[in-house]
Amino acid sequence: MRPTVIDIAREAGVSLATVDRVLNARPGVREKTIRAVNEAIAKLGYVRDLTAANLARSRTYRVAVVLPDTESQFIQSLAEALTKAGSMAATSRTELHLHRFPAEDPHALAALLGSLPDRDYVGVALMAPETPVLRDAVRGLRAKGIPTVALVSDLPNAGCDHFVGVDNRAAGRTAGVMMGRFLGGGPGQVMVLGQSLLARDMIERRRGFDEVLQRDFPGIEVLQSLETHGSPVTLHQVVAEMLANAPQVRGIYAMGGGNRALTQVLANMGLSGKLTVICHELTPHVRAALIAGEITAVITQNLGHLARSTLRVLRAKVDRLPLDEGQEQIRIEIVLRENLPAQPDPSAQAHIDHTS
Amino acid sequence: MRPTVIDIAREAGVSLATVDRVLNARPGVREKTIRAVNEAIAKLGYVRDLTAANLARSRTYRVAVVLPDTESQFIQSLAEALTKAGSMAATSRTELHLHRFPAEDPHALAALLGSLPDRDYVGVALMAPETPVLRDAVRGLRAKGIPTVALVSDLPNAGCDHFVGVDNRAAGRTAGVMMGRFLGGGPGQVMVLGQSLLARDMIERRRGFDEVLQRDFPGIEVLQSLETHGSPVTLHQVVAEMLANAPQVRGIYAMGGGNRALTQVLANMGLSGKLTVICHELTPHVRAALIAGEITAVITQNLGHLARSTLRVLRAKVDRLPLDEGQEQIRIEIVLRENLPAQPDPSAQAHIDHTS
DNA sequence: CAGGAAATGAGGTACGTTCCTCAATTTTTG
DNA sequence: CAAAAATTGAGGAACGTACCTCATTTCCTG
Repeated sequence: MRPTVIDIAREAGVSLATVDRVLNARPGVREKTIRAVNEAIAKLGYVRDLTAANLARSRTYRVAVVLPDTESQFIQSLAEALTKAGSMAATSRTELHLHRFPAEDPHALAALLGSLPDRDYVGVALMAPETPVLRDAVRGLRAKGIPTVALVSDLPNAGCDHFVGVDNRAAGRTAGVMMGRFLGGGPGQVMVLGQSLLARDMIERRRGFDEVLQRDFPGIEVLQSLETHGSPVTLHQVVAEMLANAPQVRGIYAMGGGNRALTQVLANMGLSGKLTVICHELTPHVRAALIAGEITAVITQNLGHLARSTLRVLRAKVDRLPLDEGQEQIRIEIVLRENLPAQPDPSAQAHIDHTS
Repeated sequence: MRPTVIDIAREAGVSLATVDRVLNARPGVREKTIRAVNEAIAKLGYVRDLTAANLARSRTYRVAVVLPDTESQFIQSLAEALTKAGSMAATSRTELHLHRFPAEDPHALAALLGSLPDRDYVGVALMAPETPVLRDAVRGLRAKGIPTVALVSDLPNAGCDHFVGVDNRAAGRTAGVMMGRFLGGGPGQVMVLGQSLLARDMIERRRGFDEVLQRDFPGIEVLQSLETHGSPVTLHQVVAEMLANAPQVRGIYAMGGGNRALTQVLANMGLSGKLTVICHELTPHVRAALIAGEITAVITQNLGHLARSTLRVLRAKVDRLPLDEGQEQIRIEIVLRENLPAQPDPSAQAHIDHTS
């Protein structure tokens, strides 16, 4: 049996009320007494039963997740993963609310963030490009004691409590080795595509990618990045043009977005499956393209894990508990057709048995 | 506010006691009343507060994990991951106890399993090769209402409640594509090494590996598997011999175990980093070898995740709750130096000795 | 329709906390 | 040293559930 507050009170020679005062940092206890109680806690190895505590408090972890209103498949998959994690977490007194902001409007975002404290949120997760206004807004949240974590895209200078996501430079390096090795070290050229929404992430990926290819695969020439600005039309144009002019292209690295348009151009040009195509994020379309052999490899992060980690981290921060770093580390996953995780059947109804 | 039993009682027009009888499947309630209560539950969307229920029951999930007493780094890492997961789960009323059995003695294993019900375990996780005695023992556990899950190595005919681990055939296929692509499709020969402890897993991996190479990489010749019987000496011998006789060998697929001995032979022969070496399981030694460039790629499963999943699944089975399939799916991870996850726990770093 | 059985209700205690009030004690201060 | 202030104790209600007992009501059976 784990020790309870009663055991501590007895061990420390104080009353239950005093133990409670110490445990919950309530005022009006002498230094000496506090020490005595803490010693008893240490000696007995007491750990507060969080579930009982939360029951007594009738606490709920009301968490806001703030995403850009971009319509990309990635954002949509992410939103779905979060919603699902939120509903599963309802049993652990967690409430997740999704908020969207206009992607190009940092001030609207700041206003949204500013309004959150008044809505009783106890934690905020945020995916957004870093701007000065945003930094201030995050500082504001944290000043009010609301833990704030960056999601997917890091905010290194905003002073967040945590970053839930991957190191994009390492992700780029990973794409780099995969490309280099899959091309047998060369010779050949590689096209790099990217849009600019989350600019810093793209830059990081590109840096990692180049780093590895330059160092380890000198036989491969990496062409200049092509900006697609999220437009399928632009993508069609630039890719078709470049492929026509550079017959040496053996690989394409799609750093972010536009995967649907890309597979389509390739299909149009009769190149499906003939090039080594590496992209990011295992969206439904990418999954299908991987199975069809139109995409060779995907560098991705597990969105379900990402979503659950977000909630766990925020709860831990709210409770000022330490994280399990190993568990919260988001991995850079390499997915080929052969290790593609089975799509868990969405029609599998969660039958909940009340009768046990 | 989530509805409580009180709300259900009111809605169904019955007393609290009756609601309780229905919820906990106690006898002495008319069919009609049961239906009324269940309708109220459905209507209000009631979900029992498991934390409050467990508090009231003072339930603890007492779980036994049964592993072979093999001294391999993999088993040891697994045991550590489980122990850690167990201690972290103490806050969720979960107690994990590790039991080892003599690897070659199925009867000792069966005896051990037979003794578990009397020790108040509510769930069992088991890693063992499948034998008829084992199947009976598992049936015995399940007949006593103790959920039993297979760990790492599946027991397809034992009727377990769940399998926590990866599809080894798919893992072999993954190793296969990686090897095939990394060798640029050939020409060349590939050596395959394996010991036989968990024979079926090795066979599955080998099948998957061959499948892919035969189908997609006809230019690569896969040599016959070399059995090392877990002996470093044997491994040294056979590998040295084969490498001497087959100068075309460009890749080595180590299906399981002996990674330490392997990297050492390669170092002795001056071949470190010159071959494409793919192995399984990211043990401390493999991690170091990956960083040093002695191993090219690792096909692995996240042991921390595996351990946590085991506990979650067993708890869910005990409570007859549905699983979150997506969360419990163990992924086949491909790890290169570039996407190697940072070692989060420095105190868990094992001493790596190349000279032994 | 009486008698017995079955079903239901009423109410309590417990789980390990939080949070509150009020009284009793100790310490500090003027 | 007395009064004021600070500290500590004692106790209770609540959170949502489980599980128990005993009384009451309803149902079935002969």
